[in-house]
Amino acid sequence: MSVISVSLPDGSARELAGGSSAADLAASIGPRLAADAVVAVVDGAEKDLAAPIPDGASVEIVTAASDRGLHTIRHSTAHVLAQAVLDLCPGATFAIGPPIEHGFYYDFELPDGGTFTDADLERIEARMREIIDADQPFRRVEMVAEDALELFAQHPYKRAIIEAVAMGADSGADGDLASEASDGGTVSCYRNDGGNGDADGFVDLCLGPHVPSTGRLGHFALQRVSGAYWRGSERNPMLQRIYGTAWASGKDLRAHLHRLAEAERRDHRRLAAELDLVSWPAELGPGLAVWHPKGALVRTLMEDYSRQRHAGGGYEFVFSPHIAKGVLWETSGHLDFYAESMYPPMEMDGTDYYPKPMNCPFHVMVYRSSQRSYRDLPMRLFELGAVYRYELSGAVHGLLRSRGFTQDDAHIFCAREGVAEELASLLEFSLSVLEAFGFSEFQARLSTRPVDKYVGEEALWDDATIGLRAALTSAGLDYETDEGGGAFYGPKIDVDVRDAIGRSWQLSTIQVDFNLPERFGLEYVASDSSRPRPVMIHRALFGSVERFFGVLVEHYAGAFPAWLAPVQAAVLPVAAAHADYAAQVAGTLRSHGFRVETSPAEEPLGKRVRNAKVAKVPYVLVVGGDDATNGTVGVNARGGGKPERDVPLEAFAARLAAEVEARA
RNA sequence: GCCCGAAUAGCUCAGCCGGUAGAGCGACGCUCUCGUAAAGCGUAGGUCAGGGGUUCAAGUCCCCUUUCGGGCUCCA
Repeated sequence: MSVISVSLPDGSARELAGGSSAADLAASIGPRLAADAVVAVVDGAEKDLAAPIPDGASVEIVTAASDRGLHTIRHSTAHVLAQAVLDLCPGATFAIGPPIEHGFYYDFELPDGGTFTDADLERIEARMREIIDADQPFRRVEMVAEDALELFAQHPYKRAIIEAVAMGADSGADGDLASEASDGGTVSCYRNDGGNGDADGFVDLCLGPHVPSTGRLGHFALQRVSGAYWRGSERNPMLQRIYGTAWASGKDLRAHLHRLAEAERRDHRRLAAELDLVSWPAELGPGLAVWHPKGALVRTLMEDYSRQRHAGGGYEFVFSPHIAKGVLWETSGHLDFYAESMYPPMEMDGTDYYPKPMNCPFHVMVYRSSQRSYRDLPMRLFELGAVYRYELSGAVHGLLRSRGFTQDDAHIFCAREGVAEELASLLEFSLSVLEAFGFSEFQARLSTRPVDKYVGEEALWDDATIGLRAALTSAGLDYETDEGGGAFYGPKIDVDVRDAIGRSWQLSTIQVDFNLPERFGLEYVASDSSRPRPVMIHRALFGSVERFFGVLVEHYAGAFPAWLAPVQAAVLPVAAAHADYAAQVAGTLRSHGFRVETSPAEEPLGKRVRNAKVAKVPYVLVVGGDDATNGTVGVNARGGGKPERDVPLEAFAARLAAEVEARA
């Protein structure tokens, strides 16, 4: 019998009988690994465990707990979902079902435009569990395209995929589908059935790989059903998509479901109502909010801090109106490429006026209002500028995506030679502002020149892109590069922050622009009296004040740090007799500049403590007879710990002042 | 915009196979005057999102509108 030799990731080699599979290899290493294995990577390509290993291959056994293993588990669970739906819904057909972050989905089309209900999800999930309990093996079958077309005769979406695959990778619009096809017009399928060789068992078109059998699955939950267009285009039929989540263990599944519940608990829309911050009256229309006193107070503190930092960062403040004549937006080009997202014009005195979707053209007007010298550069113009964008009605989402919002927007006009240095200091400035709001983990994305449609010389793009890379490196930021992902007018950096429960939010953006200076004919007088064009940098740190506020609410779960809390301390007299002393304490703290509320002793103390806790006030101060005599307070700090008694009032004030100062 | 779902008191929700509206919290009033996360009793609150239809009868069934939620970027 022949023997093959394989090498493992740790560099060691192992000998196996000829024709051995990765499953055999795993078993030879240990029973634990064999049980945990879901798929293998053979010479860099993912393969089924059952596939024979060629002699001399390097093999990595992938377990359920790894990212690749989870990916496979989710992919295989999607197949079981499709199998269950096709079992239960006669006449149903299926499209695609990939693994996604945290889970998977599968798109279906039901006969006569049918749809799924929540009750259907329960039936489907129950059927999936039967299939998993039956431990059906996944078996790979390869066939030529013609046979596959016949096999999927009843499934037009599968046939469309096969045709795309069979036509090859460079056949235009569907090339992306074909890119993963096997060579020579063959396609692969996976068949799983009761293990009794039943020819009617479930078959799906799939590149694979899959887990060895359905018994490896089971830690999943179906989540929701929604509509999704075939191939993502609204010109195509709307399919029924079922989403699920799947994990390597029941423990992981439960942890994920717990995270979802936690995210719901932190939902800024719920907290905005509970904490009386913001509301969305139906009378205003979708995506338009009003700010209540407490929300407005927090927002004002955010804006004040932003202004303070910008003033210290060499920015000059400007203001601009909310509407402008069409000619401005023609010159800027927005009416050509952005009109879909703009509110429609209003006509006055025979002229069209548009609500502004962006602030940049106004800042350009400020720049252009007089002749500029190289000595004026870089010129940094800052504005908290409200803009209006016509977001799709189905896309608006609380404060995170709205139709009217305020950008912390600045435009920096810069000599070409100064761009790199400006970008480096700008990125550092941005991160330092975000850090003040309690974020410490960042992930950046650099988007470079699109291949065909772009403005400006290549050398200009190259310089700016090198500058952006250097800025990322000197800031020590982790980043990925989106090649060709830049806007037509310049390269950019986007910065995501990670919040308290690990979700990431895209906030800051830094965009280099070669287009607007050209369109508006901007120039400056250089030291040699020539008239070069400045480069423009658009940048926003919060992105949108409203959105950033929403993210902060979720990040802190409504429990704002003391410097941002709308009420920093609640003073509660133990009984009515202590009301005068409570008022005196509140007055003293207010004179220190703190935001303080008192509540009269009309309700039991426990009730009033609870109310202050529910409102997430950082400090509850209980004052009674002893305190009135000694000039002290009882301090009950947010976030647990026993209440402290007999704290001198001035000691507490100093402590709160230090906390506010540190923005802790 | 498109698909699915939802809309009942200020808030959270119940209301069965169509028979004429309920609870808890909150608010208000009275009692209680209290040392750290919900005192007791009572009172008021609803054109069941809006409009149309079916029916002897509609919160409930059907249609339209509005608003809200989830999804529509992840490519066998």
